[in-house]
Amino acid sequence: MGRQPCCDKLGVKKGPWTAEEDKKLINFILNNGQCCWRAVPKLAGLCRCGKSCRLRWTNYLRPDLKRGLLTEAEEQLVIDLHARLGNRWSKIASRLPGRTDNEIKNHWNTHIKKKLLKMGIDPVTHEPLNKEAKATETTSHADHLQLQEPNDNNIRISENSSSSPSDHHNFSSDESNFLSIGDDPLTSCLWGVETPQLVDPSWEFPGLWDENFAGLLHCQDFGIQDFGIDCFDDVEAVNSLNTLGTDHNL
DNA sequence: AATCTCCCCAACCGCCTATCC
DNA sequence: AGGATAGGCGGTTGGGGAGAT
Repeated sequence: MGRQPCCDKLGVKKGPWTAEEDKKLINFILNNGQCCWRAVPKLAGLCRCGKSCRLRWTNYLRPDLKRGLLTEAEEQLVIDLHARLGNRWSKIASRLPGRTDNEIKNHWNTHIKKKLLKMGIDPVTHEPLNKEAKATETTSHADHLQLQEPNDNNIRISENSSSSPSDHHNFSSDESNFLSIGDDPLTSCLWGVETPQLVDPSWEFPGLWDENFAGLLHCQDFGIQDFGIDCFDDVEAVNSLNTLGTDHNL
């Protein structure tokens, strides 16, 4: 049988999005909100797969996105979170307002990995490279981690945790348990003692969307007039924005 | 100026999970 | 309970730009 493809492969456009397509997608979501991505292309008049629309929206068009390179503080937070969560980019991204998992993943692979290697730190285990080499002679990294006392200030690893720190699928879903700074030697080194407050309070919804939508118009390569909609003074449009905003406020 | 190489990042692919019926 | 479907996630790729030769 096999699974039905997420979209009709015939006639589905791939590759970079054009400004025109962006316009259509933004226009549609502003008017209808995010629902049923599978139906979005048809309803929005796009020859795209629903998945592609979702990705384009979440990774590029969302008005609450920050643009540009990660700041030093954001980068260090990513390193810390990666040490605790592994390659769970979406979880990491959820801790960095305005950043997407894709963006963080890309930044990790292109910048942070190299940076850590340069510092002599294994980007996978977050252990010093020479120490890591020694450690593999005697015991696995998992064993090493499991030797740590379960402590409320430490990362929580279950007894049957997987062998790689990048594969910590046994974390409690309650992530409030893991985010603590200072006990991990690497992050202590990177962060110092204090944990910077990165979460911009202004990012909190609601009310954010309408403010940031103006930002979208500046950030993107097109202006409000390009959307062909003058809905931003429109009460209904503002309501739709707020609806969207609450969708993001998980 | 032309060509080559490397790097970055947007986008795709395939798998997994959640939800619905 | 289990199959079908949609959404979400992480790994990977390829086009394009920047810098080197």
